[in-house]
Amino acid sequence: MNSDFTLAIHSITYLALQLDRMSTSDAISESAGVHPVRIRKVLSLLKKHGFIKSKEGTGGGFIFARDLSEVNLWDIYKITSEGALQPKCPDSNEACVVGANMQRVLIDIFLGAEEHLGEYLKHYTLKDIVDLIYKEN
Amino acid sequence: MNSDFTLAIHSITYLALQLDRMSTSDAISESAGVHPVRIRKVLSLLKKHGFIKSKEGTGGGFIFARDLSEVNLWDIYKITSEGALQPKCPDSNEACVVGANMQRVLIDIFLGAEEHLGEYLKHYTLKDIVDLIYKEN
DNA sequence: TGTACTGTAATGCTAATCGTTACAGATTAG
DNA sequence: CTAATCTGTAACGATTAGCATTACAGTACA
Repeated sequence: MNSDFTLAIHSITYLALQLDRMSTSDAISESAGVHPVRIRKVLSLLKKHGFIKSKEGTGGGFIFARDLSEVNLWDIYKITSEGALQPKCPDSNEACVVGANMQRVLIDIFLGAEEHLGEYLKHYTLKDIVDLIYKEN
Repeated sequence: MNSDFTLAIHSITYLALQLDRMSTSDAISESAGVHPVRIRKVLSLLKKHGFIKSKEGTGGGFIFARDLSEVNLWDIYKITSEGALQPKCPDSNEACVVGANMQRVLIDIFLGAEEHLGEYLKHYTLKDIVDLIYKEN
C-alpha cells in the first residue's frame, strides 16, 4: 500500500481543524512533511468525491465540505486505496491443480478481507480522529 | 504488501496435496510461477516455525508437518507479513498539532486493523483452502 | 565420489513510489 | 490591466522495494 491513504487522512484532519478558512497545499505539506504537489494530487481525489472544496488564486486553498461525523476512514480508503490489499499473483501453472485454482481462491479471500477491513474502518469518523489527535497518550 | 504471504499459501497448499512425499522447491516453483530460490526463502520461514520440515540431498525437499485443520491463514500471515499493513509515515511537523500526533493515532488504528484482519484470516484453515481449490467455481 | 537437494548471500534488473520542476488556468489585490 | 498567489496536472528523475538470477557452501544419498 502506498501512503496516499494516510496522507489523505492527515490532510483532511488538518482541514477539519481549520473549518473557518481555506488552507493551502503548502501549509498542509509542511504539516505532513511531504511535497505540496503530492498534497494537491491526493486532495484532488477527495475533491472529486465531494469531501472537500478548493479555490484557486490568491486567498484560495482547500476547505472541508462535510460534517465531521459523517465522513469515515472507509470512505477515504475507498477513494485512495481500494484494491490495495489484493495480491498480485504471478501467472501460475495451469497444468497444476494448485496453480490453476489458487488465484481464484486467493482473490475471493482477499476481497473478503478488504470488506472485513471496511467494517473496521467505518467505525472511525473524522470526528473520532480529531478527538484522538487531542487526546493525551 | 509483497507476495510472500500468497506465495507461502501457495507453497504450503501444494505440500498439503503431497502429504506422503517430499516436494522440491523446483516443483513448487513451477506450480507457482516464481523462481525456486524465492520458494526456498519463504519455506525456510515456515520451517523455522514448525509448519513444514525439509531435508537436503537426493530425494530431499519439503513436507507438511502439521494437521491441515490446525493451520490457518493468520498463522501464515504473521510469519510472512506481520506489520505489512502499517503505513510508513514520513516525519511530520512536530510544531503542528496534526503533524505531532497523527503518527501515533495512525499507528494505533492500523494495529487495530491488523488485529481485525487476523480475526478474519483465522477462519481459513489449510483444509478450507484445499477444499476451495477443488471446489468448482 | 558424483549427484541432487536445501540454505543463503550477493548482484542486478524492473517497477513503484515519491520529489521536483514546469507551466497553464483561476482568482484576487493593487 | 497586471502582478502575485493559488490550484491542477503533466513530465522527468531519483530512490527504493520487489524479485530473478547467479553462485556456492553444506547435507544426504547412491
